[in-house]
Amino acid sequence: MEHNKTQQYEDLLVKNGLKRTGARLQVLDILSHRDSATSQPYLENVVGKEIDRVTLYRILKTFEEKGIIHRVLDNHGTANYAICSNSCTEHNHHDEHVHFNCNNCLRVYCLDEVKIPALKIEKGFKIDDMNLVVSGICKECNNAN
Amino acid sequence: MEHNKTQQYEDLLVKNGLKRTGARLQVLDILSHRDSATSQPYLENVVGKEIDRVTLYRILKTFEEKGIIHRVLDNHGTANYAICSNSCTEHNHHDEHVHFNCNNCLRVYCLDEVKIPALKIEKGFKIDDMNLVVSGICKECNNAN
DNA sequence: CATGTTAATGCATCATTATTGCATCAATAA
DNA sequence: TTATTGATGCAATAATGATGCATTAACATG
Repeated sequence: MEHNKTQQYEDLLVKNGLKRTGARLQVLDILSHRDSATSQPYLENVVGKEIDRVTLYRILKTFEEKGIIHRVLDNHGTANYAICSNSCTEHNHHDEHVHFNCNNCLRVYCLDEVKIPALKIEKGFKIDDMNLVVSGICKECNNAN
Repeated sequence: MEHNKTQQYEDLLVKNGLKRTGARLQVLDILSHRDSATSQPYLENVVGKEIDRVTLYRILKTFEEKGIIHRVLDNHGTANYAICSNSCTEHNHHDEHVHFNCNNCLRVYCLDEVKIPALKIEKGFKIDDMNLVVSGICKECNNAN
Protein backbone atom coordinates (compact mmCIF):
# COMPACT_ATOMS: atom_id res chain seq x y z
CA MET A 1 0.00 0.00 0.00
CA GLU A 2 1.23 3.44 -0.86
CA HIS A 3 2.66 5.66 1.81
CA ASN A 4 -0.04 8.31 2.10
CA LYS A 5 -2.73 5.70 2.56
CA THR A 6 -0.74 4.06 5.31
CA GLN A 7 -0.25 7.45 6.94
CA GLN A 8 -4.00 8.00 6.75
CA TYR A 9 -4.78 4.72 8.47
CA GLU A 10 -2.18 5.35 11.14
CA ASP A 11 -3.70 8.73 11.89
CA LEU A 12 -7.09 7.09 12.20
CA LEU A 13 -5.77 4.63 14.74
CA VAL A 14 -3.87 7.21 16.78
CA LYS A 15 -6.88 9.52 16.76
CA ASN A 16 -8.84 6.74 18.44
CA GLY A 17 -6.17 5.93 20.97
CA LEU A 18 -5.21 2.66 19.30
CA LYS A 19 -1.72 1.41 18.62
CA ARG A 20 -0.84 1.15 14.95
CA THR A 21 -0.14 -2.52 14.60
CA GLY A 22 0.40 -4.46 11.41
CA ALA A 23 -2.78 -6.43 11.84
CA ARG A 24 -4.94 -3.34 12.24
CA LEU A 25 -3.37 -1.59 9.28
CA GLN A 26 -3.91 -4.66 7.15
CA VAL A 27 -7.60 -4.88 8.08
CA LEU A 28 -8.09 -1.17 7.36
CA ASP A 29 -6.36 -1.56 4.01
CA ILE A 30 -8.55 -4.47 2.96
CA LEU A 31 -11.80 -2.85 4.06
CA SER A 32 -11.03 0.45 2.34
CA HIS A 33 -10.28 -1.23 -0.98
CA ARG A 34 -13.54 -3.15 -1.17
CA ASP A 35 -16.62 -1.76 -2.91
CA SER A 36 -18.99 -3.52 -0.53
CA ALA A 37 -19.19 -4.52 3.11
CA THR A 38 -16.87 -7.37 3.94
CA SER A 39 -17.91 -10.45 5.82
CA GLN A 40 -15.97 -11.87 8.71
CA PRO A 41 -15.44 -15.21 6.88
CA TYR A 42 -14.05 -13.37 3.84
CA LEU A 43 -11.59 -11.45 5.98
CA GLU A 44 -10.58 -14.66 7.70
CA ASN A 45 -9.83 -16.28 4.37
CA VAL A 46 -7.65 -13.39 3.27
CA VAL A 47 -5.65 -12.77 6.43
CA GLY A 48 -6.17 -16.05 8.23
CA LYS A 49 -2.56 -17.13 7.87
CA GLU A 50 -1.15 -13.91 9.24
CA ILE A 51 -3.72 -12.83 11.80
CA ASP A 52 -5.23 -15.08 14.42
CA ARG A 53 -8.98 -15.61 14.31
CA VAL A 54 -9.47 -14.16 17.76
CA THR A 55 -7.29 -11.16 17.01
CA LEU A 56 -9.28 -10.42 13.87
CA TYR A 57 -12.47 -10.76 15.86
CA ARG A 58 -11.19 -8.34 18.47
CA ILE A 59 -9.91 -5.85 15.92
CA LEU A 60 -13.32 -5.70 14.27
CA LYS A 61 -15.03 -5.31 17.63
CA THR A 62 -12.67 -2.51 18.66
CA PHE A 63 -13.03 -0.71 15.33
CA GLU A 64 -16.79 -0.89 15.61
CA GLU A 65 -16.77 0.49 19.15
CA LYS A 66 -14.54 3.37 18.09
CA GLY A 67 -16.75 4.24 15.14
CA ILE A 68 -14.11 3.38 12.55
CA ILE A 69 -16.23 0.73 10.89
CA HIS A 70 -19.87 -0.24 11.08
CA ARG A 71 -21.37 -3.67 11.17
CA VAL A 72 -24.27 -4.98 9.10
CA LEU A 73 -25.97 -8.31 9.57
CA ASP A 74 -26.96 -9.87 6.27
CA ASN A 75 -29.93 -12.17 5.70
CA HIS A 76 -28.06 -15.11 7.15
CA GLY A 77 -27.08 -13.30 10.33
CA THR A 78 -23.47 -13.07 9.19
CA ALA A 79 -21.56 -9.99 10.28
CA ASN A 80 -20.32 -7.70 7.50
CA TYR A 81 -18.07 -4.71 8.02
CA ALA A 82 -17.49 -1.48 6.13
CA ILE A 83 -15.51 1.64 6.86
CA CYS A 84 -17.78 4.44 8.04
CA SER A 85 -18.08 6.98 5.28
CA ASN A 86 -18.48 10.05 7.43
CA SER A 87 -16.98 10.89 10.74
CA CYS A 88 -18.49 8.57 13.27
CA THR A 89 -17.33 8.69 16.85
CA GLU A 90 -17.37 6.24 19.69
CA HIS A 91 -20.68 7.51 21.00
CA ASN A 92 -22.33 8.65 17.82
CA HIS A 93 -22.65 6.36 14.86
CA HIS A 94 -24.07 7.81 11.66
CA ASP A 95 -24.56 4.68 9.64
CA GLU A 96 -28.29 4.92 9.22
CA HIS A 97 -28.19 4.33 5.52
CA VAL A 98 -29.72 1.40 3.69
CA HIS A 99 -27.82 -1.79 2.96
CA PHE A 100 -28.42 -4.08 0.02
CA ASN A 101 -27.76 -7.79 0.38
CA CYS A 102 -27.51 -9.63 -2.94
CA ASN A 103 -29.06 -13.09 -2.78
CA ASN A 104 -26.86 -14.23 -5.64
CA CYS A 105 -23.30 -13.04 -4.93
CA LEU A 106 -24.07 -12.46 -1.24
CA ARG A 107 -22.38 -9.05 -1.32
CA VAL A 108 -23.56 -6.36 1.05
CA TYR A 109 -23.63 -2.87 -0.47
CA CYS A 110 -23.69 0.32 1.54
CA LEU A 111 -26.21 2.56 -0.20
CA ASP A 112 -24.85 5.70 1.43
CA GLU A 113 -27.14 7.98 -0.52
CA VAL A 114 -30.33 6.17 0.52
CA LYS A 115 -31.39 7.19 4.01
CA ILE A 116 -33.95 5.41 6.11
CA PRO A 117 -37.19 7.42 6.02
CA ALA A 118 -38.67 8.67 9.27
CA LEU A 119 -41.14 6.31 10.87
CA LYS A 120 -44.25 6.83 12.92
CA ILE A 121 -43.82 4.48 15.85
CA GLU A 122 -46.25 4.08 18.69
CA LYS A 123 -45.59 6.42 21.61
CA GLY A 124 -43.60 4.86 24.41
CA PHE A 125 -41.07 3.24 22.12
CA LYS A 126 -37.76 5.10 22.18
CA ILE A 127 -35.70 4.65 19.02
CA ASP A 128 -31.92 4.40 19.34
CA ASP A 129 -30.94 2.86 16.03
CA MET A 130 -32.38 1.67 12.76
CA ASN A 131 -31.15 -1.07 10.49
CA LEU A 132 -32.67 -1.58 7.06
CA VAL A 133 -31.38 -4.41 4.91
CA VAL A 134 -32.88 -4.78 1.46
CA SER A 135 -32.27 -8.06 -0.29
CA GLY A 136 -32.59 -9.03 -3.92
CA ILE A 137 -30.34 -9.15 -6.95
CA CYS A 138 -27.63 -6.53 -7.34
CA LYS A 139 -26.70 -4.54 -10.40
CA GLU A 140 -23.71 -6.63 -11.35
CA CYS A 141 -25.53 -9.94 -11.05
CA ASN A 142 -28.42 -8.57 -13.11
CA ASN A 143 -26.04 -7.39 -15.82
CA ALA A 144 -24.21 -10.70 -15.83
CA ASN A 145 -27.30 -12.53 -17.13
CA MET B 1 -54.96 -25.80 24.24
CA GLU B 2 -58.63 -25.66 23.42
CA HIS B 3 -60.02 -27.75 20.64
CA ASN B 4 -60.87 -25.12 18.03
CA LYS B 5 -57.38 -23.67 18.20
CA THR B 6 -55.90 -27.10 17.68
CA GLN B 7 -58.20 -27.61 14.72
CA GLN B 8 -57.03 -24.31 13.30
CA TYR B 9 -53.35 -25.27 13.59
CA GLU B 10 -54.00 -28.65 12.07
CA ASP B 11 -55.74 -27.07 9.10
CA LEU B 12 -52.76 -24.77 8.66
CA LEU B 13 -50.40 -27.73 8.53
CA VAL B 14 -52.53 -29.76 6.16
CA LYS B 15 -53.01 -26.75 3.90
CA ASN B 16 -49.24 -26.62 3.52
CA GLY B 17 -48.82 -30.31 2.93
CA LEU B 18 -47.31 -30.96 6.34
CA LYS B 19 -48.19 -33.75 8.69
CA ARG B 20 -49.83 -32.63 11.93
CA THR B 21 -47.37 -33.86 14.50
CA GLY B 22 -47.30 -33.09 18.19
CA ALA B 23 -44.09 -31.13 17.93
CA ARG B 24 -45.41 -28.87 15.18
CA LEU B 25 -48.67 -28.23 16.96
CA GLN B 26 -46.79 -27.36 20.11
CA VAL B 27 -44.57 -24.85 18.31
CA LEU B 28 -47.58 -23.25 16.65
CA ASP B 29 -49.36 -23.01 19.97
CA ILE B 30 -46.44 -21.30 21.67
CA LEU B 31 -45.81 -18.83 18.86
CA SER B 32 -49.46 -17.82 18.61
CA HIS B 33 -49.75 -17.08 22.30
CA ARG B 34 -46.76 -14.73 22.46
CA ASP B 35 -47.11 -10.98 22.04
CA SER B 36 -43.70 -10.64 20.42
CA ALA B 37 -41.46 -12.61 18.13
CA THR B 38 -39.92 -15.62 19.82
CA SER B 39 -36.25 -16.44 19.75
CA GLN B 40 -34.91 -19.86 18.99
CA PRO B 41 -33.18 -20.07 22.42
CA TYR B 42 -36.46 -19.21 24.16
CA LEU B 43 -38.29 -21.92 22.28
CA GLU B 44 -35.55 -24.36 23.10
CA ASN B 45 -35.90 -23.61 26.80
CA VAL B 46 -39.62 -24.20 26.71
CA VAL B 47 -39.83 -27.35 24.64
CA GLY B 48 -36.26 -28.60 24.95
CA LYS B 49 -37.21 -31.62 27.00
CA GLU B 50 -39.91 -32.76 24.65
CA ILE B 51 -38.61 -31.77 21.24
CA ASP B 52 -35.10 -32.40 20.00
CA ARG B 53 -33.06 -29.33 19.19
CA VAL B 54 -32.56 -30.41 15.60
CA THR B 55 -36.22 -31.17 15.14
CA LEU B 56 -37.13 -27.72 16.43
CA TYR B 57 -34.64 -26.19 14.06
CA ARG B 58 -36.13 -28.09 11.15
CA ILE B 59 -39.70 -27.27 12.12
CA LEU B 60 -38.90 -23.56 12.18
CA LYS B 61 -37.12 -23.79 8.84
CA THR B 62 -40.02 -25.66 7.28
CA PHE B 63 -42.59 -23.23 8.67
CA GLU B 64 -40.61 -20.31 7.33
CA GLU B 65 -40.34 -21.84 3.87
CA LYS B 66 -44.08 -22.51 3.80
CA GLY B 67 -44.89 -18.96 4.85
CA ILE B 68 -46.45 -20.01 8.16
CA ILE B 69 -44.02 -17.97 10.22
CA HIS B 70 -41.52 -15.26 9.42
CA ARG B 71 -38.03 -14.84 10.74
CA VAL B 72 -36.47 -11.66 12.09
CA LEU B 73 -32.84 -11.27 13.01
CA ASP B 74 -32.35 -9.08 16.05
CA ASN B 75 -29.35 -6.88 16.74
CA HIS B 76 -27.32 -9.84 17.90
CA GLY B 77 -28.02 -11.92 14.81
CA THR B 78 -30.31 -14.21 16.77
CA ALA B 79 -33.26 -15.62 14.85
CA ASN B 80 -36.71 -14.69 16.14
CA TYR B 81 -39.94 -16.14 14.83
CA ALA B 82 -43.51 -14.95 14.65
CA ILE B 83 -46.63 -16.26 13.00
CA CYS B 84 -47.35 -14.39 9.79
CA SER B 85 -50.31 -12.14 10.39
CA ASN B 86 -51.80 -12.26 6.92
CA SER B 87 -51.87 -15.08 4.46
CA CYS B 88 -48.35 -15.64 3.31
CA THR B 89 -47.59 -18.42 0.87
CA GLU B 90 -44.50 -20.39 0.07
CA HIS B 91 -43.52 -18.05 -2.72
CA ASN B 92 -44.92 -14.79 -1.47
CA HIS B 93 -44.09 -13.49 1.94
CA HIS B 94 -45.83 -10.34 3.12
CA ASP B 95 -43.93 -9.59 6.26
CA GLU B 96 -42.60 -6.22 5.22
CA HIS B 97 -43.52 -4.51 8.42
CA VAL B 98 -41.14 -2.93 10.89
CA HIS B 99 -39.70 -4.84 13.84
CA PHE B 100 -38.67 -3.30 17.13
CA ASN B 101 -35.85 -4.87 19.12
CA CYS B 102 -35.69 -3.72 22.73
CA ASN B 103 -32.14 -3.31 23.98
CA ASN B 104 -33.31 -3.86 27.54
CA CYS B 105 -35.65 -6.85 27.58
CA LEU B 106 -34.41 -8.06 24.17
CA ARG B 107 -37.95 -8.63 22.96
CA VAL B 108 -38.70 -8.34 19.26
CA TYR B 109 -42.03 -6.70 18.48
CA CYS B 110 -43.83 -7.01 15.17
CA LEU B 111 -45.13 -3.53 14.42
CA ASP B 112 -47.68 -4.78 11.93
CA GLU B 113 -49.20 -1.38 11.41
CA VAL B 114 -45.89 0.28 10.51
CA LYS B 115 -44.99 -0.46 6.92
CA ILE B 116 -41.57 0.12 5.40
CA PRO B 117 -41.73 3.24 3.22
CA ALA B 118 -40.92 2.94 -0.45
CA LEU B 119 -37.29 3.51 -1.29
CA LYS B 120 -35.55 5.00 -4.27
CA ILE B 121 -32.82 2.53 -5.07
CA GLU B 122 -30.39 2.80 -7.92
CA LYS B 123 -31.60 1.20 -11.12
CA GLY B 124 -30.26 -2.27 -11.71
CA PHE B 125 -30.91 -3.40 -8.18
CA LYS B 126 -33.94 -5.69 -7.97
CA ILE B 127 -35.61 -5.73 -4.58
CA ASP B 128 -37.04 -9.00 -3.30
CA ASP B 129 -37.38 -8.32 0.38
CA MET B 130 -36.89 -5.61 2.98
CA ASN B 131 -36.02 -6.03 6.63
CA LEU B 132 -36.15 -3.04 8.94
CA VAL B 133 -35.24 -3.56 12.57
CA VAL B 134 -35.52 -0.58 14.87
CA SER B 135 -33.79 -0.89 18.21
CA GLY B 136 -34.19 1.08 21.40
CA ILE B 137 -36.27 0.84 24.55
CA CYS B 138 -39.77 -0.59 24.33
CA LYS B 139 -42.94 0.75 25.88
CA GLU B 140 -43.00 -1.66 28.78
CA CYS B 141 -39.39 -1.09 29.75
CA ASN B 142 -39.91 2.68 29.59
CA ASN B 143 -42.97 2.44 31.83
CA ALA B 144 -41.16 0.19 34.28
CA ASN B 145 -38.76 2.99 35.23
C1' DC C 1 18.45 5.06 22.14
C1' DA C 2 17.67 1.93 25.84
C1' DT C 3 13.99 0.39 28.77
C1' DG C 4 9.78 -0.08 31.49
C1' DT C 5 4.81 -0.08 31.02
C1' DT C 6 0.75 -1.16 28.88
C1' DA C 7 -1.76 -2.61 25.03
C1' DA C 8 -2.11 -6.16 21.55
C1' DT C 9 -1.58 -10.68 19.97
C1' DG C 10 -1.56 -15.84 19.77
C1' DC C 11 -2.86 -20.05 21.75
C1' DA C 12 -5.83 -23.07 24.27
C1' DT C 13 -10.25 -23.73 25.40
C1' DC C 14 -15.22 -23.58 25.75
C1' DA C 15 -20.20 -22.34 24.50
C1' DT C 16 -23.65 -21.72 21.22
C1' DT C 17 -25.79 -22.28 16.91
C1' DA C 18 -26.29 -24.31 12.27
C1' DT C 19 -26.14 -28.45 9.65
C1' DT C 20 -25.91 -33.38 7.85
C1' DG C 21 -26.43 -38.54 7.81
C1' DC C 22 -28.79 -42.23 9.27
C1' DA C 23 -31.67 -45.32 11.87
C1' DT C 24 -36.16 -45.40 13.89
C1' DC C 25 -40.82 -44.06 14.48
C1' DA C 26 -45.30 -42.18 13.40
C1' DA C 27 -48.87 -40.26 10.28
C1' DT C 28 -51.66 -40.97 6.42
C1' DA C 29 -53.25 -43.49 2.34
C1' DA C 30 -54.39 -47.71 0.33
C1' DT D 1 -54.28 -53.28 8.90
C1' DT D 2 -50.42 -52.47 6.64
C1' DA D 3 -47.23 -50.13 3.43
C1' DT D 4 -45.14 -45.89 2.38
C1' DT D 5 -43.44 -41.67 3.06
C1' DG D 6 -42.46 -38.00 6.02
C1' DA D 7 -40.86 -36.65 10.65
C1' DT D 8 -38.09 -37.29 14.52
C1' DG D 9 -34.06 -38.33 17.58
C1' DC D 10 -29.31 -39.25 18.05
C1' DA D 11 -24.51 -38.75 16.86
C1' DA D 12 -21.32 -36.02 14.96
C1' DT D 13 -19.22 -31.93 12.70
C1' DA D 14 -18.45 -27.06 11.37
C1' DA D 15 -18.71 -22.19 12.08
C1' DT D 16 -18.86 -18.44 15.10
C1' DG D 17 -18.55 -15.88 19.48
C1' DA D 18 -16.17 -15.43 23.63
C1' DT D 19 -12.67 -15.69 27.78
C1' DG D 20 -8.17 -16.46 30.30
C1' DC D 21 -3.46 -16.24 30.17
C1' DA D 22 1.30 -16.08 28.71
C1' DT D 23 4.07 -13.71 25.40
C1' DT D 24 5.21 -10.02 22.35
C1' DA D 25 5.22 -5.54 20.39
C1' DA D 26 4.32 -0.52 20.62
C1' DC D 27 5.53 3.74 22.44
C1' DA D 28 6.35 7.02 26.12
C1' DT D 29 9.81 8.23 29.28
C1' DG D 30 14.03 9.11 30.81
